[in-house]
Amino acid sequence: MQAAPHRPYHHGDLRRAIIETALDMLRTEKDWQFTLREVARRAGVSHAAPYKHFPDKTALLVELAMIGFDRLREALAEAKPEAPRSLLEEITPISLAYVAFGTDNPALYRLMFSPEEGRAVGMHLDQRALAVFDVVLDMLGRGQAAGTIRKRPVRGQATAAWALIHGITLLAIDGLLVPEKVGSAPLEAAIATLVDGLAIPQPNT
Amino acid sequence: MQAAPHRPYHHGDLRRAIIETALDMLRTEKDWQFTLREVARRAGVSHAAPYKHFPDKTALLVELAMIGFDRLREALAEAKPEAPRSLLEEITPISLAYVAFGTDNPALYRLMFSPEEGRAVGMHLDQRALAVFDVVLDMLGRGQAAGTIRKRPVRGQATAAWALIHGITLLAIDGLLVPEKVGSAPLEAAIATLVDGLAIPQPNT
DNA sequence: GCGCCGAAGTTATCAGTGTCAACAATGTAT
DNA sequence: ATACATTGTTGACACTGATAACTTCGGCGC
Repeated sequence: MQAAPHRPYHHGDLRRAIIETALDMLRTEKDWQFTLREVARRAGVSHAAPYKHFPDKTALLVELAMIGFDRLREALAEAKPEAPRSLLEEITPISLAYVAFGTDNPALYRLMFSPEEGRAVGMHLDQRALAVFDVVLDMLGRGQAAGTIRKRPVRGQATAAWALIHGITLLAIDGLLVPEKVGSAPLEAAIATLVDGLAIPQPNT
Repeated sequence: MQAAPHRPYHHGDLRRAIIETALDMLRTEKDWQFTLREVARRAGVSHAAPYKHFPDKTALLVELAMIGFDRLREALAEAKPEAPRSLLEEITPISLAYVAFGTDNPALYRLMFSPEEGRAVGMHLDQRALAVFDVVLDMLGRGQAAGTIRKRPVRGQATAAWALIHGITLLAIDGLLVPEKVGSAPLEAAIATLVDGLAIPQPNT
């Protein structure tokens, strides 16, 4: 039996292969404790090879988190309705897309908000991370201009929206939204409460 | 120079000493990656001693998380105003106490919501963890009875409150509430939006 | 008071990790 | 063809979680 085909000594695009392998493992290996050596093994190289492309493990984690922000922003852009007739019709698909992204990619989502060293390099002030927040900011700004949203500092309103959606995403990822505790449709209930808090109240509603 | 006084071979209360040492390190060592060996060293015993009191590292982490829930519930009970005149007056001190607990104990707070193996033993359905959620549930239930809160499924409303406060606590812990992004008083703004979403709207407010 | 057994300590070992140094195999530029 | 840089490799180190075997008592029964 012939030996398996072997990759030449120089991989050619190992940096991208490491990143893609890591993303794949984050998505598919449930409850995996991320290790650089395991990623290197899965990519078919030695344990020290990644150190030629990333200064250390944290640098790779930060890069993965950035890609997560990019993908989340794309998911939100795709979910945005074209002609919503109300704030509820506009915010609901975006919120559901956000939570779906988190629950479809729990390890990546946690990573986006947890690498401690990432804060040292100001990761969350990076444009790619801010872009997600800007989707919410833009929507609420336009709502205020249209007179459908309460006249309040829009950044405060965007923070409320972000905190609630971020919070419920994490609760969902952690399996905490059990029905005997939160009822049968916690996500919809939370979004409805958010919208009630943001929108100018209508009579008899 | 005399040798330092040495602890007798049998510690006498090592389980409690391990727990207290771990809690102390979680609070004081910024960005420390929790290790059982380091806790044992700090407690003055060998690296294998904790295994006589905890089956494994996760069991200790779960115990620490439970204590965190106990302390959070006590902090919320202490913050509860005695005669609030509005929902805002009632929910604000409790919310601020919740966020203060999280930002004063960031590593412990993260632990309370992240030990993956803890989910396997149903940690979050434990009475001690549920008690925190019950504080919110009870307050909203009484608000509905008093006619100050919108008539909605109360568990959904409690979930919205919990998600928002949990979310903003984590954003604060992670240092994401930077003013150029969220404005100058994001916490107050988020609580105000939450209250607007929960309370029955008053005319001309 | 003594002996025995179990609890709770210890030391040593194993398999894994992140990271670094030294070396090896090319790829590229001249 | 040669030299140098890039990008691989192997090996080592210090650390981790966990286990096994051994040691030191504490408690209990007689």
